Amino acid sequence: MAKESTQVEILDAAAALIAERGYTATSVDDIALRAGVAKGSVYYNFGSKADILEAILQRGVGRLSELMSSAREGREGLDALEHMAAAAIEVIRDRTDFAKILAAEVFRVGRQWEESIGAVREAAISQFAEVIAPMRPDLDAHLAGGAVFGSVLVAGLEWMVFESDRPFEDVLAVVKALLGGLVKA
Amino acid sequence: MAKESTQVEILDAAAALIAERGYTATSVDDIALRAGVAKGSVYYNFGSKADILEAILQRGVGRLSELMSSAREGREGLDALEHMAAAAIEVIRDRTDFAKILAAEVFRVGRQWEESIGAVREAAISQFAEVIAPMRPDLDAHLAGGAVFGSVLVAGLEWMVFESDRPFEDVLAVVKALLGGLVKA
DNA sequence: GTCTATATTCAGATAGAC
DNA sequence: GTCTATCTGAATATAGAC
Repeated sequence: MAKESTQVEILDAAAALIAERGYTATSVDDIALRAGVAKGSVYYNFGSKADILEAILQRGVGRLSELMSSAREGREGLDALEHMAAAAIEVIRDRTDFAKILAAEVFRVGRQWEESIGAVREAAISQFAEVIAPMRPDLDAHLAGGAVFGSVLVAGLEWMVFESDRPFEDVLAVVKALLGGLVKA
Repeated sequence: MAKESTQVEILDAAAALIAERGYTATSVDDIALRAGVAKGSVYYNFGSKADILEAILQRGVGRLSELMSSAREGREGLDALEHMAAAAIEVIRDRTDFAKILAAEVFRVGRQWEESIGAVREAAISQFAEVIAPMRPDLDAHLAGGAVFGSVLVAGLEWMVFESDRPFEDVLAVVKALLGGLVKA
């Protein structure tokens, strides 16, 4: 019940198209065409178009959680934040389609895949918030986590979409500069 | 050739729906229903559904440019950045629908309204970049502008969508803390 | 300037051959 | 497990009465 390579083919094609045009504007016909399979095969492997997006989201959140967690391990304060940010930027670089979909969907509520999107938010923002909380008890940790995640996400996508010739280090330097502002004077 | 109140009605309804569901998932029937007019009236006032989105974008960019420019006027360095960020957060608060649409569309290329979206990017990121450039010649100004804009946008939307009970000052405090990182040690 | 009714295209999903 | 063919509902846009 499922050939893995076909599923990956479909997932990659769908991620690319949804990132570019959005979920509703992407048809299952388009996905099948790009994946090089027939529409029937798409529905053999996934129950519905929404299921495909859920799978894309879950694949992405797995990778993001994994890399951010291990970047954080054994560190705290600014050092932890810098390594977590670097890990997040790597995910944006390697899974740009996922990052674009995330940016497009995080602030929409009431959609079918709200839970999956919430899991990504949780994986990213909350992890930042947990590190920031003891550093800056004067700030709302969730808002601060959101601001940090936002700077990473937008800088990372700005880089990949409009300035991809710049090196990774340039993006990291920018984010590190902002993170430095969280260290108490 | 056009009754202004009807146009505003349609624009507001469309902005709310597109912010929540996305452009393609929002039908002209939905827009007409929410605006309290018939579909024919929508097409009398706007040439197409895409034209409606363009109008929403242009209304938003006008407001954003205006407030950010006047916030910047006569200031420079950190002081300018803080006032510009505050102005941007105000726009996100007062035009949350517009901000959500912006977040969803900025990193998509090749769509019909790419130009209008580009204008918003320009209005926000470039203005930040111009102030940052002389402060931090060691950083890529555009990436830094993007990171600052991203932190403002995501923190602002995080606030409006998930923590709207917090006061404006809490969001501003978070952004100001990050901006402080741009001041050379 | 606003309405109802309709033409036409296209989407998601299923059935069943191979 | 993958294909083609097809059902069915819905979407954009237009025509034309009021």
